[in-house]
Amino acid sequence: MSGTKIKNMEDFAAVSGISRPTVSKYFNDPESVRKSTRQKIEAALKKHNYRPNIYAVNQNRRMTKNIGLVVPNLADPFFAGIARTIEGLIVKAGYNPLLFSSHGGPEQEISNLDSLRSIKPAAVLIAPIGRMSQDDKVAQFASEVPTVLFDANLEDVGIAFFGSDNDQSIGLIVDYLCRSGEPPAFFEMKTPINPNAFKRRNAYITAMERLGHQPHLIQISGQGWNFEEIGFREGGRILTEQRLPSNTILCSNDRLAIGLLSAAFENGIKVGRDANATLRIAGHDDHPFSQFTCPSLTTVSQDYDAIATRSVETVLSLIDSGEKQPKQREETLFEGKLVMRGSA
Amino acid sequence: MSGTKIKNMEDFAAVSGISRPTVSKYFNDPESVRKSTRQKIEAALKKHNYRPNIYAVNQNRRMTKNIGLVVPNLADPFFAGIARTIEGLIVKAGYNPLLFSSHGGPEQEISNLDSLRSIKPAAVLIAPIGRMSQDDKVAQFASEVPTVLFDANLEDVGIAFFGSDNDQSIGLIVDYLCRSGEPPAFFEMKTPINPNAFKRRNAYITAMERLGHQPHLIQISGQGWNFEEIGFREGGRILTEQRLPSNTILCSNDRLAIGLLSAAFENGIKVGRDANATLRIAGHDDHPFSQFTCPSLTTVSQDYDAIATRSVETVLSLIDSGEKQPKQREETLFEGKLVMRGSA
DNA sequence: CCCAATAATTTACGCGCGTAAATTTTTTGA
DNA sequence: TCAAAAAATTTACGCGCGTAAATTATTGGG
Repeated sequence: MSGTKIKNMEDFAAVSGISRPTVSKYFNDPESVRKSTRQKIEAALKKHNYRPNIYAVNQNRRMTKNIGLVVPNLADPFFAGIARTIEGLIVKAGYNPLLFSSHGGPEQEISNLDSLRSIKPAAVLIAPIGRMSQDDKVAQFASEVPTVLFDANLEDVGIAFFGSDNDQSIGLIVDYLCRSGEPPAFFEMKTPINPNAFKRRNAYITAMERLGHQPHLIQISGQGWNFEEIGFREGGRILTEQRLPSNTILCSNDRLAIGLLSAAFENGIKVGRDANATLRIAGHDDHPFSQFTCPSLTTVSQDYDAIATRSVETVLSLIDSGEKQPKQREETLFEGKLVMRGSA
Repeated sequence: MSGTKIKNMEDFAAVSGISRPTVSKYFNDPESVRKSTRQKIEAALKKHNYRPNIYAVNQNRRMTKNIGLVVPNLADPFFAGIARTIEGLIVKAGYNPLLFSSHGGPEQEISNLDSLRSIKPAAVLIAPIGRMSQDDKVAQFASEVPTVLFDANLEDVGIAFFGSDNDQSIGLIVDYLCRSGEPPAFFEMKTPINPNAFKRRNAYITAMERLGHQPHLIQISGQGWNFEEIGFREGGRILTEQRLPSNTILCSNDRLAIGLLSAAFENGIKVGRDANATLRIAGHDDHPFSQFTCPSLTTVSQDYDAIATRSVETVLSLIDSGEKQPKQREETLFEGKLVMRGSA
């Protein structure tokens, strides 16, 4: 910080002894100017710590360096985790991530898209809320801004979708559960928010039939995103009613399983795979807290590193290509891995 | 969407039959124009869905409508929750919240402040990371931009601090635990990240001495933000070593308690307050997951609604006042409430 | 050493809007 | 009805930067 105040690029160009257009070029890409020029600018940068006004920059650039990221609910550690991974990848690529959470509400999701629109991002990554989502508005948005979907798919929306292969992952854990004990019943919400829930339900039925077992759906009521609460409340009910079709329960996701485990504990039901346990519970997702439940939760992990990486790569390559839409929409599902713990 | 394309405010003013400066005035404050004018503009707005370019707006306004929000770690549902509450309040006040997570890293925290600087926010709310924080840089930032601290205090930094009264809340639960059973030992990390941890340690010692009991600190090693993991690993160790100074353990925070509960379960130790239990465990914070642990966790809730509300109010009133600094720095601590559950 | 290639400079315009001053129109109240 | 107050309009400038075209300076290779 020297004496003279640097108010804008003009001033900064003056003190660095370089013309303003060249300085502008430098900030767009430091490698695009001659080494001696770069050094002069960087020397001045150390003395005056000037930074271009991002509002002026973004107003004039053909395209901003912003990439939007919308997740259904940041209060869910699963999405918090994947958001963090994606943010890191975006930063590493020299872009500026803008994070939005829809807090479980479709209105908020649309409102987030409106915010994003006004930010004029180079691209957007969205994990749509799902069933409640106003799909047409999301589709409309995706037709205006290069958009990649992840976690939950909307047919033909966006330039690509990356998610988990529910058929494979559910098949995996159904196989395991059948192999190691009674075939599981499927514990899920009657009217799930997330479209993956429907896929998992069907995957469960298919897997059971493939193995020659009768599928049993335990469909509980409940609204909103408090899955643990719902799993606890409704789980407690079905456990005390004593009419379980099986001593093994596969939950549609880990958060329901966490609630159910808690309900089992409250009711004095021993869960696990050892001899004195009377119930086995398994989940799906490998939620960050699943390893600390009592007992720890057997589940299937989603490859969200792959989902994050491929989503960002896809978006970046599209930006680089300069095109608005790729030749073809890509849809890639990643496989889950069995995570064997104490509960089943 | 009529035929003519609206590219800017000029175009929009034309189709709405109002002059551009008046339209500009409308967008700054719809109430500041005559009713008939407002109706004309809003009619045009419905047909053409124009929105001012935020980059141009922010470049020209004396002050942006942005309010920054920096939390230590969004992967922690506690911070995710308070962030959501604060975001809501900011939106309701007509400002635009920008959310940043430091992901537990002080470098990221500083980098977030740099991002915020370039966004030129009207004000910023920060929950500093704490011990590892580069306090001088945070202080420097707070001297440039109106800043309110919450959750963790840094002496004399920012215009105000809102947090929890650890003396009161720890006193509350120590009282309860002593009243209902053996006086607790205090389970904490040897080198905590969060400054609140130090306050809670001291509050514990004070409370124990006040009641005429000998304080016992169980200080475990471990780095980073995986508190559950650390609590589980180190908790397992102390539980198997069988040298607990008390059958009651008060944890510095719920996340450690969740790990410890899990370790107790793994080791077949019954936790709770009923006759056949051999260990009592309590936490602090009322973490979203604490009601689903086995048994559910007795803890102290922080009044984070109050923290969020007062933080935002303070920031808004400073903005309205037009001043950069208030007469005096405010420091308000809110009381916690005992949340009695199964574990103690 | 000179010429071609490369890079920097000069000059100029435009982005979309906030905002101020002077002027004209509309509203208000007695 | 009429003057004063309030609101809208016209005109004009500036914000800080990207970017393009024409020009000048620098570099590197033979």
